[in-house]
Amino acid sequence: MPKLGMEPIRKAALVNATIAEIGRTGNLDVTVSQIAKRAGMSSALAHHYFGGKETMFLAAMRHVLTLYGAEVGGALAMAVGHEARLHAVVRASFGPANFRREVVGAWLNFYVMAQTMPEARRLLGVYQRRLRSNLMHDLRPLVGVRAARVSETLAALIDGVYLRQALSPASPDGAAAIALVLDALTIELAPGVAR
Amino acid sequence: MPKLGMEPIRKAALVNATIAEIGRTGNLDVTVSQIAKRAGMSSALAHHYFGGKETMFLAAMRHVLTLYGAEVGGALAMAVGHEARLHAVVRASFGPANFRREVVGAWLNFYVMAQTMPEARRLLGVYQRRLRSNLMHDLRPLVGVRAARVSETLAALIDGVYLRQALSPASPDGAAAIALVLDALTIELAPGVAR
DNA sequence: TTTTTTGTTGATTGACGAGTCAATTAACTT
DNA sequence: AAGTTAATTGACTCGTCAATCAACAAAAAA
Repeated sequence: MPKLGMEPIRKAALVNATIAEIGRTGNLDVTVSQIAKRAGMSSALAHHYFGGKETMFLAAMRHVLTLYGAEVGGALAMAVGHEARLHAVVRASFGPANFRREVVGAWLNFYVMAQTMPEARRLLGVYQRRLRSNLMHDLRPLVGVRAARVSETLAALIDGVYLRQALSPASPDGAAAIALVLDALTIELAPGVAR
Repeated sequence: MPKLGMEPIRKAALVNATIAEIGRTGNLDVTVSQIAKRAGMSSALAHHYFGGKETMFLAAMRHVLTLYGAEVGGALAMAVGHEARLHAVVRASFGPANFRREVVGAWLNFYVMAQTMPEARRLLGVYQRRLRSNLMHDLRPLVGVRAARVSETLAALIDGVYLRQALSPASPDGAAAIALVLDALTIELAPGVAR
């Protein structure tokens, strides 16, 4: 039965199963057996490949963060102009790949992980700094010194929309989220506001 | 030894200990024994008074929500004028009573609880509706039809600032948070923006 | 062919934690 | 004084789960 070169396949399956299970239960009380079962293998094999539960959680987190980064990067690559690039970041943040029930649920729990696991905190820190950097880069030419303030506001707004989605019984509505955030952005960019 | 009328005292002590322990560990992996120990009693007594761990969590949540509601209510009572009332809500949200490390940590975990426990979801729903109602009441006279959109934005912004605080290693800076949100509010209220 | 490496799992271990219970102490009542 | 009720806990049960292990299967290497 043993086919060779299973490792990457099994690891990927486990990572996906981890995200799915966290999203399904909504918390971190997910057993290795549940994850392994969903990934179609025994719990012992999960331990064999990842060494422990914590490592699995971190791998899942890294995966979500990577997907998010790729989505943003792709959108940025074909956006021209500062405002268009800002829109691209927002749209990628609520794109169908990221703004899904299970991913939103997982994201919420990443924040909980970060309270305890230094590596999780580090990963979220990287995400936050990159988001801030992306926003600042295109805000500075548009609003000057207000860039820092505005990017902080936008980042909090994006996180807040995610958080509220985690509580909502309705399935994520990316379009509405994008409209909300872009609206706020537009107002921040309105000419009279430069102060 | 048994003094009479202990029940309310012990319950209050347990509620505070629950919040403190959740805030300390940053997650819900808190044992009844830990809570009971911090509250200065045996775990059996905690079970005696609350019946179970879940009930204790819900009581802690209700307490935090009640404190928050009282803070907002008090601030609203002595604010005159629509804009002043909006400011009052924001200031109360980040007042020193609510915007504390342990409370922020607890708050984050209430969102996690809401994923699983219907009563927790209900409680958070009440909080969200009351906040929305408070904001709408004073936004409508100021921005008309945009009130719904603006109140949704403000609510998400407030929640987002809380969420980001949970990750920050620095201790909560209420003044900075208030400044950020009030700034966003001011811009939303700026005359030219009515559209 | 034999050996080694990789994949795989059922069974087991060891720890921990929620909830229960029986028993004890002290205060109130009559 | 006797009886009832509230407060309190140590010890115990029962379940769960992460992690480990021993053993087996198949492919690759020698």
